[in-house]
Amino acid sequence: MHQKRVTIKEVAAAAGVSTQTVSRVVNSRPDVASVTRAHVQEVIDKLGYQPSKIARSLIRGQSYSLGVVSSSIGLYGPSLVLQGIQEAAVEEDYSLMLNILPDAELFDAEKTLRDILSYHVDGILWAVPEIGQNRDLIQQALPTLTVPITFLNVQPRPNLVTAVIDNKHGGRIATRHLIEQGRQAIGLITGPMKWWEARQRELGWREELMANGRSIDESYIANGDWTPSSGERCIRMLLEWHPEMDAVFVCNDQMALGAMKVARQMGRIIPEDLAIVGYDDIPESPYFSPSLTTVHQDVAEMGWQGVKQLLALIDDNNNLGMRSVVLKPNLIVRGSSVCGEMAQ
Amino acid sequence: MHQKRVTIKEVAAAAGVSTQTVSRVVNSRPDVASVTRAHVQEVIDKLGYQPSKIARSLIRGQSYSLGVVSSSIGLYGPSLVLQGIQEAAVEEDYSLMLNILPDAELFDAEKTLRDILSYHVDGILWAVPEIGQNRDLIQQALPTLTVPITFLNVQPRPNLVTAVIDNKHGGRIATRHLIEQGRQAIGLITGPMKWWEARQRELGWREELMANGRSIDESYIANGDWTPSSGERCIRMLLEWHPEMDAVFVCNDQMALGAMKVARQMGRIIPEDLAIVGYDDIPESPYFSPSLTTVHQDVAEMGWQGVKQLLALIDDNNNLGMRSVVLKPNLIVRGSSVCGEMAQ
DNA sequence: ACTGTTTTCGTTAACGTTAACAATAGGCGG
DNA sequence: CCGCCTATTGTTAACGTTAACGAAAACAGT
Repeated sequence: MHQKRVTIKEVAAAAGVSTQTVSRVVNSRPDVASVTRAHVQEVIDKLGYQPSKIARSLIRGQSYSLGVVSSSIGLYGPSLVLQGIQEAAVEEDYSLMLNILPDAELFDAEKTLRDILSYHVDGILWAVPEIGQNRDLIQQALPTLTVPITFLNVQPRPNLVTAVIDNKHGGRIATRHLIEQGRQAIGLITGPMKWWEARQRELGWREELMANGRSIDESYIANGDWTPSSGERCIRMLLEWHPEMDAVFVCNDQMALGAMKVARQMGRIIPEDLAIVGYDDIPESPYFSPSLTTVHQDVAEMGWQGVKQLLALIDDNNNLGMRSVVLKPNLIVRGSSVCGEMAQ
Repeated sequence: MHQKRVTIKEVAAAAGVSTQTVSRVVNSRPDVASVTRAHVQEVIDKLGYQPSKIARSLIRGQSYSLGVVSSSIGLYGPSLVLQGIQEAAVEEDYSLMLNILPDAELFDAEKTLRDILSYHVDGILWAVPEIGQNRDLIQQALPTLTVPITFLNVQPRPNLVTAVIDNKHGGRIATRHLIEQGRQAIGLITGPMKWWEARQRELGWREELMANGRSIDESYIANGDWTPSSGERCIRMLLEWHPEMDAVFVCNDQMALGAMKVARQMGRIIPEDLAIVGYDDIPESPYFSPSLTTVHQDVAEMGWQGVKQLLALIDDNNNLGMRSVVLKPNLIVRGSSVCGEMAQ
C-alpha cells in the first residue's frame, strides 16, 4: 500500500546519469555542470527522492544523529532539558535517538549504550539525574564507548565533559534572600538526599548561613522527596519542633506548594509569619497563593550547551577543547518571601 | 581516542569462521553446531561486538525504529505521552527517532517527515496536538509516505489510524458532576478554541447542560489559552458579569489554579460559593487550596496504544486490522467541588 | 599539432550486514 | 561402497550511498 523508497539508482536512471553524479548534486559538490545539475535536481524533485541517511552514515562513518538518554520526563525539569537538546540539535542539523530510562536508579547501562550505539550515533548525551550510585553503572561502560559522551547535570569530574547548573549557588541565593529579609530562623526542606542536585542545594543553604555567621541546627532540616505530599509532611514536622521558625527554603516548587498549604492550615500567614522560597520556577508557581519566590534555572539552555559541547567533541576528538559548562541560576522574588507591597 | 567499532568481520576472523556463521549466532538461527555457537559467542563477548542496526536495516528493509513527532513537551500532557510511547517501544524492542516541533502550528511537515524517513524508520507516530489548520500541513505529505503513520489525540478521520482520548466525554462528566452537586449557574473557561481538544471539552459542557434541560448562555463562556494568567482573566470576567455563577468548569488545571486564586480575592469561598472542576490532573492539583476536582486522562496509555497500533500496521500493511482507539477519561473528585467533609 | 590543465562525468570498491544459494562432511540404507 | 539426505558452514551478491580514482572532452599555451 505504501510507496517504495526512491533510491539514487532510480534517480540516476531517470536522469540518464550515473549515481555518482546524482550524489554530487545532492551534496552540492562543485564538479557538476550547471545544466546537468539543474536536470538532475528536477528529476529528484519529481520523484521525491530523499537520500538515505543510514546508507550514508555507513559509508561516511558519521550519522548526524545523537543518542539521548533521559529519565523521568514527567517532571518539569527533564522535559525542558529535552526541549533544549532538540532545539540545538535541529539547529546543527542533527537528529536524536531517544532513550528514556523508566527508572533512573536501576538500569542496564551497558545494554542502553549498546542499543544506542548500534544506530551509529555520533555522540551521546547523558541527561539522567545523578542518584545514589547510578553513575557507577555507566562509569564501567564508558571505556568501551566508541563515541564521545557529554553529561548533563551531574557532579563534574575530571575527564568528563559536563554541562551543569550550579545548584549550590541556587541554594545560596535562596538562603541569602531570606537572610536579607531579616529572617532569623531559616529551615530547610531538602530533596531526596540520594540526588546530587538535592545535596548541592542543601550545601548552598549551609554555606550561606555559615557565611553570615549563623549557626546550623540539624533539626532545622527535613528530608523530602520532591513530591508535594512530602512538603506537607516536612513543614508539619519543622513547625511542630520549631514554632519559632520564620522562613523555609524548600528545595523544589512542588514541595513548596504542599508546605504552604499545611503552613496555612497551621495558622501561619505567608510571608508575614513564615517566608518561603522554592526552587525550579515551574509555570504554576507565580499563581500559588501567595505567589512563590523561587530559584529559576535555565535547564533548556543546559541542554543546548550539552549539545554544543558534544558536537565540539565529535569534531575534535582529541578533546583539546574539552571544557565543562556551569550555568548560574537566578532568584525570582515574588510574594511568598517579601512582606508589604508584593503581598498576594 | 575512542575505540573503533567492532565489526562482524573481525569477530569472524578471530573466531575462525565466516561472517555468515557469526550472523547466524547473533540472530539465533538453528543451523549452527552448538560447539561453534558457543565458541563464536565467546569471541563476541570478548570483543564486545554489537551488530550494527543500520547495516541490518539496509539489507532487511526494517530498522526497528519509529519516528516520533511531538511538540511543546514543556506541557505536562505531551511529555507523559512521550513517556508512554517510550515504554511501549522498549517493550517491543523498538527505538525512537525523536522530533519535537518548536511550533505546533507552523512547521514544514514535508521536511520533518523526509528527515525522519531518511533514517528508514518503520513507522511514524504523530503526537502533535491538532491546532487550527495544522492538520492540513501534514495531510498533503501523507500520500508520499513510505511507512504507516498513527495519530495521537487528533480528530478521528476515516482512513486514519488514531489513538485519542474522549475529551468531550471529559467535559460531560465534569459538568455532570457540578450539576449533581446542585449547582445552578455553571460557567466555562475554555482552552484556545483553535485546539481540537479545547473544542471537544467545551462541547461536552454544552451537551451535558442540554441533556439536563439547562439552557446555554453564551456569556457564561470565557476563552482562555491554557495559561494560569488567562484563568485569572477569565474568572474575573465571568464573575463580574455573572455574580450569580456558582460553578465553573475550567478546561485545564493551570487555568483553574489562576481562577481559584482570583475568585478567592474576589471574596468567593471555594467550593461553597463557587465550585471548580479542572482538567488534566497535574501532579500539583491535589495540593491546590482547596484540592482540585479534575478530569484525569491516561495520556501515557494513549501513547502506548498508539505504538501498538503502529506496530500492527507495520506487520500487516494491508491495513486489515486498522482500528482507532478511544480512551475515556475519569473524574477525580476533590475539595474544590464538594461542600462538607472534603473541604480543605 | 602536441602536451598539459581543467572540467565534467563514470567506474569500482567499500561501509556492515544478511538472503540466497552453494558446498562440504557425515550418516544411513541398500 | 554408492547414492541420497541432513547438518553445518562458506560464498556471492545485495541493501543505498559515497570515496577514490580514472577517463573523456574541452580548452589553452607553445
